Amino acid sequence: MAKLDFSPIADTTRRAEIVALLRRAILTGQLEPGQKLNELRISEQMRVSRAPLREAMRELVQEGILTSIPYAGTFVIDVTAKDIVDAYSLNQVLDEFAIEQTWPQRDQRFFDELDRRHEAVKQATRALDTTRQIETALQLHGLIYEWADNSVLLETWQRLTSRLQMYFALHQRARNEPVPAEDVHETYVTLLKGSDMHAAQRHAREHIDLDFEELLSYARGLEKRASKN
Amino acid sequence: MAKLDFSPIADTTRRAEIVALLRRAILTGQLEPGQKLNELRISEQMRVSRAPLREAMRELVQEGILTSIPYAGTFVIDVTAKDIVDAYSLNQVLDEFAIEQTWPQRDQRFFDELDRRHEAVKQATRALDTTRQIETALQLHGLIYEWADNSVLLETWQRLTSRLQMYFALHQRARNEPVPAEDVHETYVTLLKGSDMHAAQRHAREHIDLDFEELLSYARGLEKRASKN
DNA sequence: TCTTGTTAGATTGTCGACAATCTGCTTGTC
DNA sequence: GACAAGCAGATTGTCGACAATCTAACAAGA
Repeated sequence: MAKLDFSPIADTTRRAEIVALLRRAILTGQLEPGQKLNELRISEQMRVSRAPLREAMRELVQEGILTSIPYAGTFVIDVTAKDIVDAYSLNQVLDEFAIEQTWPQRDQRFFDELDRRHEAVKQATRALDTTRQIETALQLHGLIYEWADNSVLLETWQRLTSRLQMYFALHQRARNEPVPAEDVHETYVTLLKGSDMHAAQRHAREHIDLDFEELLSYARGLEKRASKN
Repeated sequence: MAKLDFSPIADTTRRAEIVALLRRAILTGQLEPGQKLNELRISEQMRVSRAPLREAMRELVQEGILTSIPYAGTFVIDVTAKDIVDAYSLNQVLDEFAIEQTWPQRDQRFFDELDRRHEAVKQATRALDTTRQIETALQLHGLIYEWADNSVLLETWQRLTSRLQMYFALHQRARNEPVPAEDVHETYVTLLKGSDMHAAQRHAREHIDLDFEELLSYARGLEKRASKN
């Protein structure tokens, strides 16, 4: 009998689809930080009753990208400069750990997948698709977490990713500039294929810092604007 | 005008109360790993409709202590030896980071709170209240996370804590022995008050390892039993 | 005997309506 | 004009009922 691995079939609940829709809207910045989500309006737009919508929102609240105040409403989280600093400093620590855990497990499949994701980033960059560029870059970065073989670490990373993607999307949207054409991930990929783990860890830390500076200045701008209101 | 800090009033939605009830039941081991949560039965017992119950369950799924399969049901997560290893290794990394972040912020209020929580552990130990002992020990441990002033880190810790508390409760329940009478946290507290940060970090790592060994052997036992079925 | 189709029961997913709560406006009083 | 009380509209929280799906038992056929 031929050995064939079937992947689990897709979740076909409205709830799951709503979660995906809402998450996408938030992470791409279509729903802005602080914005209130009106249950009736959204449920009518999606042609869905409020029950699955509310359950979906509850999930996203736990995921950390929505926040809920009883009898007042559910809102997209606000983004402060401190949030970004917090997320990034934690990300640095987790990166180091993930690389350490992944290091001895690297094999050909890992390298292939690394190249594949790297290629996806380059393609999105060439296509000037900023949203997809952010998405693919985070997926490239997430490989070390998937390979670390630590479910709790992976969950943590995925939660963090949501925020990071949201921050980057906001930033991109705000400055509205063409994306950088040069490939900033080349060194990262090369180091992950190499034999010097500490160098890879060091680079992860520094590389992150790079985009981080820009993000931060954007966030500080946000706060200045907010304080004027 | 006298300066007075009012704490936010309690959430008075059924959903929030259900979350608290269910979480407690799971973390104390009253609901066993793998057990299915029948919505109708629970909603009748709680005298609540299924809507808020389901929303509560969705939250706990995202919190990582329940798992849900569409049209099949929602279950308490299974605990494997690997889960425990994963949680602990991540905990070690986070501990180091939390101590580092907290270190420069330590002040008298920190030391007072540290003593207060330490005292709570000792009291629970004297009272032979194992559940409360686990709870207070984790709260003592969590102080460095609250003081680190990093909201994402704190969230991550709280998610991790849920699992740790569950693991410990299961362990305690299984061996059903009297709790250790001697005070294992004395050194930890002393080091956190001292001036050698690296010593504190080192101890956190080693101290965790201690209880860890016992937990692990328990988990391995669990898996042997499971594989026989 | 093994496989496949059918069916009944139980359980989860979804819906529309009602209750509780909040917000902003209006009104009345000083 | 300032302020408090109260009302109306909108929105969230909760409920009970129905629809969709799964499970397990049973029957029919190879």
